[in-house]
Amino acid sequence: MLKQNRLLDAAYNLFIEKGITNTAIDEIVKKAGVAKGTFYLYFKDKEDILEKLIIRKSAEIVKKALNEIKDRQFSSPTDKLICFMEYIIDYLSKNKYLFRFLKKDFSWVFFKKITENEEFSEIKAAKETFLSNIKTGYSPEELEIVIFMIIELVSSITYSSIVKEEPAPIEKVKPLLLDTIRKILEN
Amino acid sequence: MLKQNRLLDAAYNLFIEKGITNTAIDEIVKKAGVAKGTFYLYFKDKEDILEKLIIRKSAEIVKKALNEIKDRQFSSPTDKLICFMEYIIDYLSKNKYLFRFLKKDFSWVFFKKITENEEFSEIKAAKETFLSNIKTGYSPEELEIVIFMIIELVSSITYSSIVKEEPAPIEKVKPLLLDTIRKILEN
Amino acid sequence: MLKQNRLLDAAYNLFIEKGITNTAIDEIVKKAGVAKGTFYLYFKDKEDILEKLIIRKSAEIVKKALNEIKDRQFSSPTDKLICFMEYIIDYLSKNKYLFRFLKKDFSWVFFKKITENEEFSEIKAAKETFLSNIKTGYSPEELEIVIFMIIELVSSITYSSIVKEEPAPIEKVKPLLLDTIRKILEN
Amino acid sequence: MLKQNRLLDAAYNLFIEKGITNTAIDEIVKKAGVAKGTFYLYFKDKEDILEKLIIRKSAEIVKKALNEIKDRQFSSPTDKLICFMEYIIDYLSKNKYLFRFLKKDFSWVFFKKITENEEFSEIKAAKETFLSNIKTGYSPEELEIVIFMIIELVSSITYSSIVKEEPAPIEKVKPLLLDTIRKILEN
DNA sequence: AATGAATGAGCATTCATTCAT
DNA sequence: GATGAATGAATGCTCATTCAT
Repeated sequence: MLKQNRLLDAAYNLFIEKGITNTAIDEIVKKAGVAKGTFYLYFKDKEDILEKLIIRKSAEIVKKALNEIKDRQFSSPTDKLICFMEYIIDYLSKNKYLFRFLKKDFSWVFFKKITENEEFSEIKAAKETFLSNIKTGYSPEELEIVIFMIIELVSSITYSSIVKEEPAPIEKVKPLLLDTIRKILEN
Repeated sequence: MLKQNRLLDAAYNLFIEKGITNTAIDEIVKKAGVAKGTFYLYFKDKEDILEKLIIRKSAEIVKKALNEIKDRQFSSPTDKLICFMEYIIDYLSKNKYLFRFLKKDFSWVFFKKITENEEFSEIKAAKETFLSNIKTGYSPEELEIVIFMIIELVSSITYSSIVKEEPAPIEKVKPLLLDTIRKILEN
Repeated sequence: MLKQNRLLDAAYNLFIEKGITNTAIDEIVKKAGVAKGTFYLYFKDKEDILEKLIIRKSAEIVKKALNEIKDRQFSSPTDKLICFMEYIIDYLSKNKYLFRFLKKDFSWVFFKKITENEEFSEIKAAKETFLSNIKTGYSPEELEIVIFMIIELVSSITYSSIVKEEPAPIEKVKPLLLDTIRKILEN
Repeated sequence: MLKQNRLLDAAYNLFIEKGITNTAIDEIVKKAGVAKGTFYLYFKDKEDILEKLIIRKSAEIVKKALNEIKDRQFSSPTDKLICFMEYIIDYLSKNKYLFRFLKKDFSWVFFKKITENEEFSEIKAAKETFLSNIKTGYSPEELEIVIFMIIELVSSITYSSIVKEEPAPIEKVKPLLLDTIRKILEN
């Protein structure tokens, strides 16, 4: 499984460096120092390694953010969620190339994949704790949708803000974004 | 320019039908009934025709939505914007394949491209009227960002809701989405 | 040698099912439930297992046909040969996929290989009894050639008749074929 | 269409020289002096060029044989057919490598393909003249089958005789073969 | 302006075979 | 005897792009 990891690392660096489409499997295996056949031993094709990489990297970020808020005290679950989101925004700001790679896929869809994956059960547990503690006017079903909306919003705005500097640099956008999250959750 | 339009139409139908990556320029020219060289007379490459197509289709939708709200009376600019957004959501719900093609690119980024393009000056004018009439607590600069956020939010949520049915079908998501827009703008 | 048999059976089923070229050794070992290296313990390559399989299956058919005519009385050795041939034609008609696999290789060439193989000495004996009993105008040397011609003719015609239905279905071809054999041998 | 012919010639020479499986399309285009894409402009794959080559070469031989017997007088249509067959046997004896390439496919199946192909209408006409002139005890339907049998027999026996020298060299086999044809046709 | 035959770099994918365990 | 991870040469095929007509 050492070789599989070498392949994942090599693919990640190349995807970041020169884009996914411009990276040939030939280059991945060369960089990983394994034979071409070995790639196909562990991955179906480029799509496959890409998805595994996205899940892995997304999970890494989420874990870091969870770790950050774990031992701190918050006056409300909303504050906790906002802090969690802020950590992720800051992290992605500092890792522009990682974010460019994750694109808007770092969103609920992958959050969902992560929480469905047994490998990342701790994230699932954290999510459920969040949902059960937050007190809003929303029904549980509505709350799921609202949380989805928040994650998509953060992911989407942060992406264009960081990667394309649209509509403004992230420093200008972040306060408005966090303020918007608060508005959505409170009352 | 007849041939250019034949190419755009052919490309659109093929992109919708079998995806962008799976459509070869060979097929586009065959469907358009023109020679291969003719393609390169009008477009730089596949990216180029794709962008022109996205701008064209996005503008079409925006024009329809503007037309819809033109002659109606609204109690507030916020209501007007929400009605405008609702029209777009409904239109995209009915044109799932068009939306799948536009992906999340039907967003501010392209809205911006449209407003910058002389060809679509009426859209630009409409946007400016909107911005100057809406009364919120935001500064003009902040308002631009907030409108950006709303468009990204609508575009992003509607996309996953319609195309992937995540987090729920569009009927369930729409009321919450419109409600969220109101929350963001009011107060 | 259990594993060798498991490999032969697996290969046979796959060859029948999806053709020889389309069957990878990978699939054979997977179906046989043995390791890849084990294949090379018993067979040189795909060609090798194929040849062994053809000899094995061809011999099986010949044995069955010999068994069929063993205890029956015939008015002449020609009648006996014709009955032998008819049994084989009927058997192959019922086992179209087997025949498609054996192709035209179920012919003298392999009949020869079988008779040369110590493992199948009873077939060799039967062949020699045939040759010494049949009374025709041919010299022994000519008779060998004529018998070769008959086997090739039967194998070749039956093949296209059963597998491709050319020039006609086997029911129409068979009487003419047996009649032709009689013509060749008599006088 | 010059390039298409260059490809056909190159493929033929390589197929003869080193076998079909051992010839890469890369080599064919290199030998033909055209680009790789050009191959796929004219042929679907290796199978496709192979089939076209077999039909072309088979037709060539048949045409030569027809030409040979065209202006000669024969005491009976049977003699004419035997002479026709003998010409083909002799031709293939002299062109062992061509025959190895055509394998047993130089048979009725391809004779049929040729006669169905508009390009080779003269061959079709010749075949029909043959069939209508020959007088045997067979019904027209039976005669078709019998002619098929003869062609398969000649093709099959000549192949192993020439290519594998089984059951004997062609000089020994030929008289018996022609004699057999006569037996089949005469009463 | 329009054509379409020709290009060939580029790439994914397969698979028989080996060998250390 | 048995294994199966690792190999990497071999190869088929695509497709955007050009350019002489």
